Amino acid sequence: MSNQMSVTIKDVSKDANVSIKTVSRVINNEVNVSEDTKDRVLQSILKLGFKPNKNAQSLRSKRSYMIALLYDNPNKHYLADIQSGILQVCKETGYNLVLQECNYQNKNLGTEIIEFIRDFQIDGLIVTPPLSDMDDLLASLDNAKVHYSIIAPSDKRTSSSYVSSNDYDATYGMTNEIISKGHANIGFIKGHHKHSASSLRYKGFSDAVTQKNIPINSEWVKEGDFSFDSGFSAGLEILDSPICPSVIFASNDYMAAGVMKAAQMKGIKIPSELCIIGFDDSPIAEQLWPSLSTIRQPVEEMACHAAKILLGTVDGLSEKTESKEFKSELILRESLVSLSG
Amino acid sequence: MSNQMSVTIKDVSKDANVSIKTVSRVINNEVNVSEDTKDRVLQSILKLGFKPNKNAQSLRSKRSYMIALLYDNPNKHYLADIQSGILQVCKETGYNLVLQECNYQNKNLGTEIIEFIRDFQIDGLIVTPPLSDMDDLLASLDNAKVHYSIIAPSDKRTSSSYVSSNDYDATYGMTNEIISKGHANIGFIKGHHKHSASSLRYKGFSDAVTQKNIPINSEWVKEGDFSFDSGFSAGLEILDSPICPSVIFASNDYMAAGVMKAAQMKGIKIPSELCIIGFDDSPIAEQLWPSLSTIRQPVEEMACHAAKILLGTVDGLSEKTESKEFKSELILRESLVSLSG
DNA sequence: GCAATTGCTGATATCGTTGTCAAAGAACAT
DNA sequence: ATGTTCTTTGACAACGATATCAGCAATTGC
Repeated sequence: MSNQMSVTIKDVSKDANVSIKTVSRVINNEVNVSEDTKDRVLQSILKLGFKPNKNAQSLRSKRSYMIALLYDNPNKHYLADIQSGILQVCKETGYNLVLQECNYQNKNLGTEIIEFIRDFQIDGLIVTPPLSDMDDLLASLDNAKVHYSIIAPSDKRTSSSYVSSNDYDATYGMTNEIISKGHANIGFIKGHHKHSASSLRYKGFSDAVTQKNIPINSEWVKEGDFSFDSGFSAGLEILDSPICPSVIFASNDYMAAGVMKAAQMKGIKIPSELCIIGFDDSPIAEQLWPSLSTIRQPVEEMACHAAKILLGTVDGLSEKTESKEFKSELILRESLVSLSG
Repeated sequence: MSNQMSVTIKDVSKDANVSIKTVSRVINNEVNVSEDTKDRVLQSILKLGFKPNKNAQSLRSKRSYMIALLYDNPNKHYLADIQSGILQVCKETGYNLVLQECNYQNKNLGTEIIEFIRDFQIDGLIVTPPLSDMDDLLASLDNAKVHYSIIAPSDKRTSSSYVSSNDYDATYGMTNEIISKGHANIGFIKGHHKHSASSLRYKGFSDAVTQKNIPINSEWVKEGDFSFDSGFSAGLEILDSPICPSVIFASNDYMAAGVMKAAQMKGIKIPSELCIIGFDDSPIAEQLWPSLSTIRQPVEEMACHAAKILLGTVDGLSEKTESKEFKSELILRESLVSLSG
């Protein structure tokens, strides 16, 4: 039953016949309020449709009830998944999410972010790759005593609040799967070197083949930047080699899609002549023909968890959520088959 | 030179030897401040690194310097483009963007949004499809005197602040392009009926063929919901017809990709046996093989413009930006060729 | 029985801005 | 010289919450 003019704490205090401070106590779940008065106040709040004014709260308590998401040019599906994961938690907790697009090459990034936080009294940050790999940025944040939680940190030991995925295990497992299908000529396309995930993914691959005594042909190993185009050109280069691999494993699905297009343009049949593996389980993996074998990380769930960790440290109340490593899942589809002949 | 503790308007007033009100006048660019004192105040502001506290400003002036983006389950690339368009303008103007995920089937949507606005003192909204097609929602917003600007409204006459695209002209033009390549058997996959763009796109198509006296075969016209899966099943159905069309025109790229996969699974050669057309110029259009002919709307630019319109009405100062219709562009790629034979 | 502690409550200051209104002085008209 | 208007300025209240601290009972300890 809210009216034209907004209801303030004063109106509630009058209605419940208590002081405004007591109403404030009830709102903030403080101790030392008798059950009796608490009930009375809650009734009045309900009756008048009172909602505390966020700006007044923020001004006085120095908290904005807003958290920010820091990102730099990510895969758009990834970004969208991250966002919805965070928004779920925000909805539950009454926080709000603001977006902050960054440029990792910006020399003043740390300073600008801290300014932004001060400016809007942002309560905490969620940092995504590749920003999560920038040690100096994280150091600035620590220094300014900013609360943050990291998605996919480069070094788990140094950071207390993070969610990560097992990139190494994932490519290691997928590589074994490939080998078990009889393949020994395997190409690999690395991701952007600024992402710590890139080296982890490559290491999982190279360790797996090395352990099976399969040599790595350096002509079949290229570095991309996670974009379709980079996968496409890397694919063309590899397929121009005198001998072609029977599998190309790309560090994400977009690059894998690039390889697929390169192969199709060259008239190479997939999967009979060339198998292709991706990473991320982006929608495109299922939409290509043949569909991509890939690795799925629970991105939305990870973001959800990251938000919970953050709000646990920001909002003293909630029970603390711990840092966590999430497990990936191998998704086997049409683009990977046993080696024939 | 900002310090640990934040600098307030009071510090500035002391430093410049004026009253706090005068500092406030300078901050807000009010008239009737002598050049002399204005300079002095600006100097002090610079010297002390003063930044007005947004929460205090919001509390007193009832403005939050935040705008919200309303959306419901859109294409993720579309959403990402919209966001970056808006963020550009936000960065320039010092506003911030908060996200509000909605569900168009929610009966209380209007009430909840208005509550959200009151709660956070949101200064304005940007409304995207299919929410922009909900007349009752827009009516509630009008009623509550909320500032908003619409992207792709269903009815341009009723809404004063909008950006739109020429969906009708776009499919009309593309259909003529198809016909000019000798095709007369054309299938069409409509979009979700809740989006006003769906009927506009279909009308552009049907008017174009009708004007050339080409009959529409109803077996070749299906309704999808803009998803890959819906395109895939619609494609399968159409391609199961006794006679197949030589072109299928889908109302977006995801559905077109679905058709392509359906055709490829059936061993139908693209584009020699079947041409496929999409809409939106999503990244996938270029990544498929053969690449999709499609229609590009300047989404990011449109969002940018929508934000400018909104902030023009919210922030009395800026020169007013007018509603505008943006033109689409036909993108011709490998998936459309002249009819052979 | 009296002091000390604990539980509950409210008066009032406070956060950092903008809004109201009045005053002082300059400029102009009579 | 006097009244009127305009420009520029500042003192102080107000926005709507939380923080501080003090007061009053009720309970506890000895």
